[in-house]
Amino acid sequence: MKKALVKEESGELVETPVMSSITIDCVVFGFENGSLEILLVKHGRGIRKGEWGLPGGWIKEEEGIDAAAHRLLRELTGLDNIYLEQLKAFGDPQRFPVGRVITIGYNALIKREDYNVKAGFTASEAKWFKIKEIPDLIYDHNQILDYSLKRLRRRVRQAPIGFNLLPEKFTLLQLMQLYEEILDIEMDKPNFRRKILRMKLLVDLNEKQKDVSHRAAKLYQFDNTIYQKLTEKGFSFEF
Amino acid sequence: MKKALVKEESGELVETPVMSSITIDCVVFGFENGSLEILLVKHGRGIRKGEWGLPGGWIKEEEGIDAAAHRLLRELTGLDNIYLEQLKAFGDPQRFPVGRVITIGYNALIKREDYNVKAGFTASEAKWFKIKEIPDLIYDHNQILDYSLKRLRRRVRQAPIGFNLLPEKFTLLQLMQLYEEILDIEMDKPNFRRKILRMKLLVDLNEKQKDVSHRAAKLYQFDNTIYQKLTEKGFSFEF
DNA sequence: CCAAAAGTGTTTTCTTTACACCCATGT
DNA sequence: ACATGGGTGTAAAGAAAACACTTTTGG
Repeated sequence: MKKALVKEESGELVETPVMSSITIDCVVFGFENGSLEILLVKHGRGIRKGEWGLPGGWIKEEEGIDAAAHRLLRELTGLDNIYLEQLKAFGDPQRFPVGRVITIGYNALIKREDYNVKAGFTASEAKWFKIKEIPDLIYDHNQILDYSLKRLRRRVRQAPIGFNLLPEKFTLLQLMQLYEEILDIEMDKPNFRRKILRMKLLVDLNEKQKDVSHRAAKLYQFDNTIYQKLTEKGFSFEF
Repeated sequence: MKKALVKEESGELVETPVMSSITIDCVVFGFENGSLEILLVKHGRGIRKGEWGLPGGWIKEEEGIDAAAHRLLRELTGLDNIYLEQLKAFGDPQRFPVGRVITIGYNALIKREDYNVKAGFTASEAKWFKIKEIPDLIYDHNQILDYSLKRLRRRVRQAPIGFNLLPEKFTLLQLMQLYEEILDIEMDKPNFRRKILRMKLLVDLNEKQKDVSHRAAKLYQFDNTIYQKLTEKGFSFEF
């Protein structure tokens, strides 16, 4: 049975039985200063030492795959309850040079503010890259990223998942700019407002921005229970 | 290294190196007499002998996963070039009672007429089940099927893939009934006509139905190259 | 007062939905 | 003639797109 070093809650590295020939790779998205970014890690070992790649790792023998992805992300970011979606399995026989390994891709959406608070203590070298400035990555990670981005662009239009990239409280303009950045399009502010408000998906917090050098905007919040109720009534989110 | 019996082109069973702990399971959809159906196989071995399950199998050591799915479906149906979409990996540690096995799910869409022509020679016991009359399946196959159906319903609205379930030449009513059956809704005939024709996705064959006891309908064909061209121009299929 | 973003109003166009109705063909 | 599905027309309601304009606030 294959074993690998797995980081425990305590931070210790422990030899643990893991599934052979299957790994997980995560595309971690963040949104800051109007830019969509992903989190890459510098590879510590092997021929491709020093090159950047997607964060990932092995699956423990008795662990579900979503659970494994959550664990790996906790190790990397210090965050729990990250929004995750499995992409699919990538299994080109040549994708990994050392042997046959299939990897399961995930999209993770996180709030940059949370990351900035929690992440200090990570030992591994990790860095955010703007989506338009991604370097050559190890193995097939550029392909996985391409697929991941396509999927994100599709998903963001058919389900209200973009909110996972924004602070808890946000303005309508922030939300619109998130859409503009992800979909790489320009939108009309008045029309966007009306469309999103018409859905009655957002909670008006009766609060306003502070410390902005222009008229302060109202703050809104996304409420998943409202979305669930609307969905039951036949509502379907569409952009 | 794990080995398993794999059926070769010749029909022979040969001991072949396969990936350990990873399998493939396929949800094969067909459409006949207005009903959406899936193809199940009777399990030949183990405690659950005699029960129905999704067709599937092992991945050869040097074989891509899409290629493995195609091979398994060729063995089962005699058909090449089946329309395939990977769903995702299913990896609950308890899903498979004998040991830890992750399975990769696929949706396959086939034309029943092709199957009926080619399939006679299969040894394994396979049977079509109406989507509303699916029995209890082995392992987590009911869960995989649930996911598969949800995905099919989503995909069929955002890409022109339904055609893979219809004969090469079809009438607009057949197409509409396919949508009605998959999405489990009722549609308005005149409006459906206009909507689909407006997309200019279908080739009018200038041919008519024969042997029908009512006014014969025009036959149409889906042309993927037309769809590609429209897509490049920014067209996006939506239902 | 100006810049910058917030927010409202309005008009035009395109889609969607609902439904009435005529057409062609085999029995 | 009538049943069955094929196919066209149209009017009302709703959504999307484009853009002009007013409001608030800090500097």
